[in-house]
Amino acid sequence: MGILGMPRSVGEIYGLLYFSEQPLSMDKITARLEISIGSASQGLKTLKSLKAVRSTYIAGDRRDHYVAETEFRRLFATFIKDEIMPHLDSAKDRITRMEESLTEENKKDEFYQIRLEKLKKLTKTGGRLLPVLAGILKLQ
Amino acid sequence: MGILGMPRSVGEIYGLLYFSEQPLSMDKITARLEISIGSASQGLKTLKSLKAVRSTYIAGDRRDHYVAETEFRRLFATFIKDEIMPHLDSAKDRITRMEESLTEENKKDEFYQIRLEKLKKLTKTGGRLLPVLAGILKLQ
DNA sequence: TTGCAATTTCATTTTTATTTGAAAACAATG
DNA sequence: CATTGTTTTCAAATAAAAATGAAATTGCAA
Repeated sequence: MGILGMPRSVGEIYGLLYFSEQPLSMDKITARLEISIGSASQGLKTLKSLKAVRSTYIAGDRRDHYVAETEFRRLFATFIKDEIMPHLDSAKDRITRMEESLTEENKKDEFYQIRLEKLKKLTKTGGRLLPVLAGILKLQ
Repeated sequence: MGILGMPRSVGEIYGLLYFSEQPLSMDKITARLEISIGSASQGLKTLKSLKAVRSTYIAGDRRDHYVAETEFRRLFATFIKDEIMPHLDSAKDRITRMEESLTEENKKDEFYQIRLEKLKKLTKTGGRLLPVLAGILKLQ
């Protein structure tokens, strides 16, 4: 989780669920990890949005019970799609705005053109490479 | 830099150098970005270790002058090698230690074996995939 | 070598991110 | 449909990360 820039508690919740044979209710999670219900709720929200965790229904129990999604590959794929691709898109916007704001002086200077070109190439490569990577990860 | 988990100031220094036609001394950098010399020194240290920046000598000037390395691909490759691969290695160690600490009870239970197996597979895939990725980035 | 400008280091301060806890919202059940 | 157990939200507290500034170190040039 550290690599993905997530708080420690999120990693701990996932780790606990990953190695739990039974689905766990929130109070089991807070008790075992000694964290507040607020943290647990937030952490589970994050994990649900990453599709790293899902909740199951257990008959005769009013509480939600959580289970870890064990296909990491899918998890990383979701992460690339939801967290990295948007960055790339906003980078493209920013590059466009930079080009627009070049003064006449700058435009004459090849240097800025070359540097901007390099940036554009990077976003293009990223836009091609990341979905491929996400695809490789998704397939088994 | 955000994606790489680096502080904003590091990104700002790199950005400034990336779009600077001349090598810049540290006082130029601190003046332009309005940051302390401490921050600039630390940020440059980080960037140098990532091979994102190098210093040049300018005759008759005692100060170091810094230039951005513009091959992002190489930069990402260095990042994968220096920042991500070590994580993978320590993950492998931790998995080994988990296996060793399984009780006899746990060992009988297929569940833990399967989960550990999945983790091992992940580190294996990561260990194969990341160098390939770094390689693709490094070329051109 | 010495003196001094340049740089690094690091304890302290500031800023940002995370966690807490309690109130509000929600939802299942009698 | 009211009660009550559960979950969410969010302001305040706490913890973690980054920036500062000054002292220590470095290394060039006289």
